[in-house]
Amino acid sequence: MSARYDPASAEPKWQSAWAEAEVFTATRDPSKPKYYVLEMFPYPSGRIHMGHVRNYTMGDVIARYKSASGFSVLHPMGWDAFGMPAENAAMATGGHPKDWTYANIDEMRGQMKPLGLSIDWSREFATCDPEYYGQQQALFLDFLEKGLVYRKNAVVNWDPVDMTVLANEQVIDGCGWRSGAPVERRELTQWFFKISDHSEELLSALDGLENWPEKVRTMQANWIGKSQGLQFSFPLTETTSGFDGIEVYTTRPDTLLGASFVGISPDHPLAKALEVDNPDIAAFCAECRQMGTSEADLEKAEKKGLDTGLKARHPLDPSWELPVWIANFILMDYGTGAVFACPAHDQRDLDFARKYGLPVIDTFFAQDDDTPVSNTAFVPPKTEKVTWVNHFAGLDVATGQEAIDATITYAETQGWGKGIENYRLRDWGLSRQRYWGCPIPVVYCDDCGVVPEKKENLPVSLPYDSGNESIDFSVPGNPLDRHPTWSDVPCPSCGKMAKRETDTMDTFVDSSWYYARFTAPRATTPTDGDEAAYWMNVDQYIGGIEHAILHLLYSRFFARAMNICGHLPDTAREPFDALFTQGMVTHEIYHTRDSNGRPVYHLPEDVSDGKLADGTAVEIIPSAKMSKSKKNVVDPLNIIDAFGADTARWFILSDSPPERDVEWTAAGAEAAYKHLQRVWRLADDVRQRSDEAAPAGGSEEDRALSRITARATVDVTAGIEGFAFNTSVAKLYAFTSAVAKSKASAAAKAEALRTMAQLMQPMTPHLAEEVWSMLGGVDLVAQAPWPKADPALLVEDSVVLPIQINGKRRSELKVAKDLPKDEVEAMALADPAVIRVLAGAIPKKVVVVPGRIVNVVV
RNA sequence: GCGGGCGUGGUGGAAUGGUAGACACAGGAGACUUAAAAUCUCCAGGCUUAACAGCCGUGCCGGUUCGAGUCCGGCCGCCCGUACCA
Repeated sequence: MSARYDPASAEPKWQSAWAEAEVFTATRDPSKPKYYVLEMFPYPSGRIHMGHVRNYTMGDVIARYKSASGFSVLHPMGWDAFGMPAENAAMATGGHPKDWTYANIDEMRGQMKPLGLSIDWSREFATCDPEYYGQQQALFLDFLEKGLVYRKNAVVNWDPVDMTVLANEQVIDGCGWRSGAPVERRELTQWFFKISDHSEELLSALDGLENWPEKVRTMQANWIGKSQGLQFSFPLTETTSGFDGIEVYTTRPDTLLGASFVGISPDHPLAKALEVDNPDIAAFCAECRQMGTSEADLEKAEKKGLDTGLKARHPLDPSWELPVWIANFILMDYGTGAVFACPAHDQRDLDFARKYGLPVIDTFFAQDDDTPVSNTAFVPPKTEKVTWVNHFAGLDVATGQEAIDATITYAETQGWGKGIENYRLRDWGLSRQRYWGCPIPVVYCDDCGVVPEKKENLPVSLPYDSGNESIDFSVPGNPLDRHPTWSDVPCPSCGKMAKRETDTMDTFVDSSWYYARFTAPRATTPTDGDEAAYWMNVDQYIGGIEHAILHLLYSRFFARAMNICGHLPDTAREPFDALFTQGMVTHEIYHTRDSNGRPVYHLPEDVSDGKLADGTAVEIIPSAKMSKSKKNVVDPLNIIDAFGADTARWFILSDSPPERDVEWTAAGAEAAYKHLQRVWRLADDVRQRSDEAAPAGGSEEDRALSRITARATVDVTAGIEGFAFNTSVAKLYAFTSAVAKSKASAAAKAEALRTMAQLMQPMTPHLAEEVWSMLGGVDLVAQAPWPKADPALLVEDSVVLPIQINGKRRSELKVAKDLPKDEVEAMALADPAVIRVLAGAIPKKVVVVPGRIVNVVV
């Protein structure tokens, strides 16, 4: 019986060896360059899933590779531990969010450690640790002092039955998820970070983020949404509720002569004033407010409007009166909350105008077409010239941009409008009416007003943390509001009894600075100057594309704000030097049907050959993101139990490029396991032959294997450097086959396999240690330097050139690598296949790209 | 709705603008074995052909180029985000 590699015994053995040698403890070493690799930390849901395995394996490949390449590596792990699910679990099961969260963390840490990740666990923290959120409160107070935080009114989703604020996620088809009641929009006074003050900086600094994916930079730039436009007022024909005009902002002032009506948001102050006395307007606004706050819902909802009866004068012609409408698609958050509508040149305005019978006025036509607009708006191109019907600034034929610029200049000269820069980015509302979050450290005093808590009183602990009596999760709403004593505190300023803020912070705040905290996780200030200066920035950040905008933008803002307050050096205003966004892990979905024809889902482990254990055939839906509800999940622990962590790691890195989705298949996992066994068998075989004498000076076979090893080293390294781990894996497959086929001596094969162990170490660290130790490697392969290929072994002296005729491959030519172009051309034209295909035709030209291709053009 | 991305054999995918399908999975044939498992070898995009070879082929339509999976424009489909899910 042949021996086999046994991951179940080998993996814990090597994990202990790493722990004993403290290989992964990050230490400040001034003699080495540093490298900080960070994966987006997990929410402690209770179980790790394959997405986590993928994320942390990728980070681990980088961390181990950089460590072998001579860097002092920081690779920490923590927990994004505040948030709604803990409160929901408490409501559902009667436990406490804190107990639930920490139990989950223990569970997940226990599931992660068997993966053999090169993490410095001594730096671990959870954002719900009072030591962490207390420092976050200190940051908040510093931000407050620097004017980076303020209070204002903002709308939330309100469940009128449960009497509670709902997250967008908790609004299903416009109704509360528990009560089923239609939600309403309600205004509350809330805390905001002044991120909009930094719009320009957050935008322009994107240019410097060269190692971020282009798509993420584009998305952030569009989100910030800088625009150039005209702000001006439509005077009302008569002053109404104190309003004598309606201020609008437009990016297309060139279409002003196509104005057909003035539209205001249902949340516009004028609309609110009008609804007091007008039941129709009140009813319409109420209907508009019977809806969640999510932008996607608002924009996708049917467009509705109501004529207020008010009239506004066109700024270019006081005798031209436009109706004033309230329309549900106008957002109060953007611009001034009011627009002028130009149906001829904006599709949404056109649909609205057709629905309500409002006029459609063309102000220009495409140059080669003067057809009036019917049901498709002619959207003005900014760069192409168009023919104007009648442009007030005297334009006849001009591009949209020229017309916009001329219009703004004209308006400014005439004194009725002003060209301004506008940003779509809104300030970041951080108040949450929930228990399981970081308390906002302010007190409301009847005499002193809003008073910041004193830093020496931090952390402002949640009741459960501070030993206060328990709180009540049996009913919806914020338990901190209902707590009998927690909010009763002396005013930090005058000492009189006052009320503590009961809102907690958005969990995005927690994740906006954890990367900085990892550099000094036990410091008694948010960061430590020396540690931050050494370890920041994060050299490589890795996470899902779903965080492309909010988390990453908030983190960028926070790094700036922390810099302003002296918590981060100037060099760390952009916290992430390089970003990589990974794809999801997917799996086929299996289901049968119940008596009503509705799908009943089944776990992959319960399905084999398309059948359940009882023989029932399942329907198969193509691969989709793993989700508990569809049961298309594979528990990483089951894979580790069956095959070991290296198999899970190897498979998850194989096949799919890291930025794309990877489909988990049982067959693929088995194949990965087989390959690792094969590598081990090769090493075992060589070990048994280790006393064979090596030929003096090496045989030709030995030299060939050296060249193969050098080529593999270069290719695998390139794959890791280029975040193309799947190609590194493919090269390692080929390398393995080459070693297996090679007739080289045992000594030469041992040499090749030791290099293979080094190359595999970032991906399959346990097997790599096993092979390394079997073949006489010194110490741990985790501590061995990255292999270097001898350039002399990489030189190829001849090359195969494909010969194309008119771009179609017809033959090929093996030539010396540096053969002159004209000789290559002559050989190509003398090629029998070329002569046959040409059939006497005279080539017009011959393109020779040295070392690549020959193309004969006829 | 808006912003961004992706689309290549039966499947996952490879390919500095230069031989499309490397490397794998599933499949087929064979070796070894009493047998199975394990392992090893070979075949394999589609169509035509006895073979040589030829034609077609990277979601669809068009363009740039000696040459396009790759670049540009327009569509279709799917995915991510859309500010209180994390």
